[in-house]
Parts: sequence; C-alpha cells; structure tokens
Amino acid sequence: MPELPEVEVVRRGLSTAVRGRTITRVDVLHDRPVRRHLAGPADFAAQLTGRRFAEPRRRGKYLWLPFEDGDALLAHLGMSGQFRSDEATLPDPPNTRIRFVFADGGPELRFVDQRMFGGLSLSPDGAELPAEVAHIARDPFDPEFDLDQTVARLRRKRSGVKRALLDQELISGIGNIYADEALWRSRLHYAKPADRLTRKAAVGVIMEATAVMREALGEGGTSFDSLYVNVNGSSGYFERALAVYGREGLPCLRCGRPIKREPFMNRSSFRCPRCQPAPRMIIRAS
DNA sequence: CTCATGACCTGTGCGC
DNA sequence: TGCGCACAGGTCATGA
Repeated sequence: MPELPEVEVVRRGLSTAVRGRTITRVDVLHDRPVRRHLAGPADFAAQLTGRRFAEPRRRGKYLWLPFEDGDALLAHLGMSGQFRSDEATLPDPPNTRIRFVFADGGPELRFVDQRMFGGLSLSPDGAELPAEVAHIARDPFDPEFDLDQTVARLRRKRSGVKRALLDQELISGIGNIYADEALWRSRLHYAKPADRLTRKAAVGVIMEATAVMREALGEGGTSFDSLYVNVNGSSGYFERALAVYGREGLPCLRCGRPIKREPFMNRSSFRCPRCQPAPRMIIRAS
C-alpha cells in the first residue's frame, strides 16, 4: 500500500498515537526489520528504551520519529509494512515484527510487515533530516519542492518517463500506482523518453502526479480513525478513484478501449492503448 | 556519471 | 485437495 499518501496517513496516525509518549520496552520479534540498525537488535531495543517521541516527519515514502532528546526512529514501510496502535490486551496482528510498550500503559505500537522489505533503525542525530534520507529528493507536498528544477532534471533523463517518475532521487513519493495514474491523466506512454517531453508535458505529468496523490490523501483522511491501513488495497479510494491501475480489460474512462497490462521494470504497468499509444521509435544521433 | 537489472521476503490466488 | 507459478503498492547493490 504505501506510496506518499498512505505514508502520510500513517505519519498523521503516529502523531496521534505516540507523540509525547515514553517507551518502556521494545520487543524485537524478528531480526530482519532491524537489519539496517547495524549495532543489532539488542542495541536497537536498548537505545529506544526510555525515549519520548516528538512529532513524526516524512519525506517521500520515508518516515522518521524524532525523540524529544535527539536522534530519531527511522522507518520505511517497504511493500507491506504497517504501524498498528492496539490495546496491550489485544493479541499481536499476524506478522508483527517489532512491539513498543509505553510507560503510560496505553496502546502498544506494533510494526507489522509480511514481506519485510521495510524496516526500522535508530538514526543518530536524525531529527532534522536523517543521513539515510539525505539522498531522497523532496516530494511535491514539501513547501520547498522546486517544480522548475524538477522539470529541468526530468527532461534531462535518458529513460522512459515512468522510470523517471519512480526515481526517488528526482522526485520522491510516487510509486507504481500513482505513476500509472499520472501517465494516464497526461496521456503519456510509460516508455516515452523523458528527454523528449516538452516543458509543458513535463510540468503536466508532475502536476497530475501531485494532484492524484492529493486526492488520494483526502480519501485516506476521511476514512482514517485508527492506524490500520489495509494492505490489500480494499479501501474506498481504490475502488472509486483509480482510472487505470488494476483495471486490466476494463474500459478506459475517457475512450472506452480496454485497459492493457504490460510488464515494465519487473512490475505491471497499466495504460489505455488509445489514449497512451507507444511512442514512435527514435533513432538518436550518435 | 547514468541507466537497467536482479535480489531481497512472505503470502495469496489461480489454473491444472 | 494439492502443487506450482504468477503476482503484490519498494529499495538497493551491482553491473554495463
């Protein structure tokens, strides 16, 4: 589930659930999600114990939870990560990997991750911008996001436009769903060379990506009342608002032609064959 | 430097 | 019923 809007929903949920609360115990139930904490699981638990959470932050799909006395808990949800805030009396959800217990005896925080591509680590001095996140570009919700600079860099990429949109060092937060949605709205084929986009087209596809993520966040916000976000994608937003993603064989909402699914970058791309035709082959000089 | 590819994991649903 | 395979919303290391 987690692209920018979903991660932002989680960030807001964490703000409500853990800000101002002090950790008294950390249980590492599986080592893999703390693999990037190089000092090991026991050190991870020891370092966090006794710390109090401040306001959670986000860049792109990365989350970090600063502590009031410095450092931060760095988190990435990967493909299947969730944070859950549950009363301590309730059993762990399946695939619970890390459990945080708090001094106030209130709800526990549980990091749940089926595939374990995500993970947690302690980022020393990471309150402002963790070193692990420094290579990630600003996302379009960032007040300092620079559209002109991003457009200029996009138009220098010698790759297909979808690959460029997914490049978290160019613009962060966009994943497979919102890339496909932005391309459909912009009537662009995923393989259109980024450096053949007009300035207008480049601006347009970034604006559409931003717009679709903003709409998705709005949907997530209205239905959000706990930390649970459905990994299976059965939330209302996905049923109602996606134009192409996951709609293979269904009619294009603009022209009625059946949506095609094609492999691209070891994943699926969905497009309308009429609205988003394959680009003409370009023979580059030298 | 840039770009493309496969590895990293578990679980589910489908066709046979 | 059981098995094998395709597939799942991400990132990173490693090659060319």
